[in-house]
Amino acid sequence: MMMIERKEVTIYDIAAQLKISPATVSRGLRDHPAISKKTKKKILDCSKRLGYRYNAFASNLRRRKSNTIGVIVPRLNSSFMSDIIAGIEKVTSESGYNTIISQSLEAEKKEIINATTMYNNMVDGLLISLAYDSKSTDHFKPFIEKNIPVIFFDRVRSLNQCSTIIIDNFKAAYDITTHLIKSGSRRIMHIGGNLLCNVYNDRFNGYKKSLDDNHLAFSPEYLIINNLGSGDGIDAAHTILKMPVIPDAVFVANDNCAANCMIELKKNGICIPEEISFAGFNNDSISGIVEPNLTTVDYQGFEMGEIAAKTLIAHLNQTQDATRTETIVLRHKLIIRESSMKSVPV
Amino acid sequence: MMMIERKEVTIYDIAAQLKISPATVSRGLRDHPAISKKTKKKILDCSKRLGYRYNAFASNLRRRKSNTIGVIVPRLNSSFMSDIIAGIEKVTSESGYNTIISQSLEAEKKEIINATTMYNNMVDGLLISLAYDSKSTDHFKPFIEKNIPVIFFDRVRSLNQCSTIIIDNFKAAYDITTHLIKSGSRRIMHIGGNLLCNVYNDRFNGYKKSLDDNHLAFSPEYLIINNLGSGDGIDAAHTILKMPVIPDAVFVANDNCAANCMIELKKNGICIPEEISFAGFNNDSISGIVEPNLTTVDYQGFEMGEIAAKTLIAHLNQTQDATRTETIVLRHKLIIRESSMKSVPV
DNA sequence: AGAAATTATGCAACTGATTGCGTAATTCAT
DNA sequence: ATGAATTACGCAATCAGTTGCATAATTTCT
Repeated sequence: MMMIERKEVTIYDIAAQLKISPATVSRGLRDHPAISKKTKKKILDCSKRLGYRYNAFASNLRRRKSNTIGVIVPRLNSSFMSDIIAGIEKVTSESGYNTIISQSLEAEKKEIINATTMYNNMVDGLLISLAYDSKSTDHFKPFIEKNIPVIFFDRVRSLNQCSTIIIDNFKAAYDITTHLIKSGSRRIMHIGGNLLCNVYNDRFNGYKKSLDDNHLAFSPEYLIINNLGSGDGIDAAHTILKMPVIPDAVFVANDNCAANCMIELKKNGICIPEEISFAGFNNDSISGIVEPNLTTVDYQGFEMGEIAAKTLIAHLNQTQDATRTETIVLRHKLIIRESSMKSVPV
Repeated sequence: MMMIERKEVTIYDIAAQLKISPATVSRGLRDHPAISKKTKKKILDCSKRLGYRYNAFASNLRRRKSNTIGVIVPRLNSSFMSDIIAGIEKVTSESGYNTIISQSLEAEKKEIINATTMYNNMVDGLLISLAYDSKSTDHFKPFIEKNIPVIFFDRVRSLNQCSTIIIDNFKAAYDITTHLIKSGSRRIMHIGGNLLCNVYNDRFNGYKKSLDDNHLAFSPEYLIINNLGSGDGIDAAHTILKMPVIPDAVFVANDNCAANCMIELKKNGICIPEEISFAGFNNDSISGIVEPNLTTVDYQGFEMGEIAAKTLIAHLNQTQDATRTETIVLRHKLIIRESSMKSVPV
């Protein structure tokens, strides 16, 4: 059975029906002030009657804008990232923008492809959190040349004319390490992510600085750099168990890895926090479930997403000078829970 | 400092440079077989030299296709949904499609707006998981009329000509309930979601049928319907604590709610699983962390996303007859962990 | 009523790639 | 070398809104 493809209804059809010009229809549909109420109503009624649908391509083509903002994240399926995305989507959709989302899967190569696609699809702006191994920022040059705002969030790199939304990872890590020390730990280990990545680098440095300031030596044996996945947490646990002198505290750069590591250590008879205190990062829901509950850093992904999107839209609306580089540092909060509460004699 | 907006480089510019026609350039850029290798190379070189960028709008307008698929989900920030999205994105990006993602925030109203936007943006196909309170499916009519494939996944409703990707929620719930009974529980409670939603309705019915088949009466006091959030789990715990006769097992329709409920009960002195067995749904990472580890149903979100996207793309490529309604039921797996292992005398 | 001011609408030239069909150029066979 | 068969390329219409500027229609003022 052959389907007869009805031709698309256009503003020309409406114009013909009403014996007015397409220009008027175009303006009427967009509620342009130069069109009288009566005409607008007629246009609207007619468009409904004919089953008109607005063709965004034609409009985009003519206006040379897509009304779309692009988002590139390392991975979509992490509780933190999906919070951020949810925040972004909320703001962009409220502002009438479409959102194209893609993931780099932590690979610079795919990030470059994604960025190019976004560029070709003429996103009005780009929000990006960098891939793990992303070293270059050349793929953002075309955007900058064309004056398309690019905003980095969380995993950032400083790039001229690009705003960044971050938290103070250094301070958060410093504070949490200091807290571990204050609660009686001396041999503090750190499990972190790739140091090329600002967030992990900053967390590592905050940790180190706190050791320093508290006259504790940093020893490389107490540093593990991995991908911070669930399996990595378990692996780390076994590494710890094999150490000649096990640490008395571990600061992990994310909650999921921390929780998995803790559980594995518990299975092997280690008491948390008595033998080893634990601290994570992100305040994932898992941190309130694992026993003992995990000390962590609260760090609102949803809010970060909202702010990144709002900043971008402000640039697009010229509310903000796009050429001014801006760094927005969001607040974070240390959440102390049982995993780091050694019952030390005061 | 005024920025001089360079005019966009088009195929006409390339054509002029090379003294050939734009048609040839267009074909050359897309590697059309009718263009000779030499010409293609010249075109490619020239396009690079001039800094040409492909204009997707013009192409989309002309071809009347967007090369984009739309995705609407209830919420982006759930570990299960973000797995699905990740699976979708993987497949679509490998097939050269763009992906527009939006969330209905569990509200039919927003879902309708999202669908309309997708429609106006001429998505080539739509993947949707319905909002909690979505009752009507009228907003998908335009797609179907225009022959745009719509595929439902997870939260589905049967609609003529639309394929659905689901798991057998009824059977999974039946099996998990039966398992609870077999391990010695008799007063089995269910905490579920809105029964308008197929997944929660099916899970509830599976639970009920198992009670029936095992000659246990279903009692409405042992049914709580809520939004299955973390807070709802805690609330449910308190409801349970106030019951004259507390249940000896609880089957919760998702892991996060289950874990939070368990923890709250434990805080109030209830022993899991001795006093109350627990079972969840989804096999979230939280289920392997909570103590005791949670019995649950494994249900691969990533795979569901992949299959939904693959099915859609098959429809788009005419590999599959789009008018044939198809229901794909993915496998699931019962994962039995300590939370339901009462040490019953055999 | 007639001029001035305001408001409403139309003209036509864009935006940039695509494609059916026709013709020119080249290759091949004899 | 010459007609046949390929192969390579161009013409021009098309997709559907948008917008600066000009003009027509009304309204307002004197």
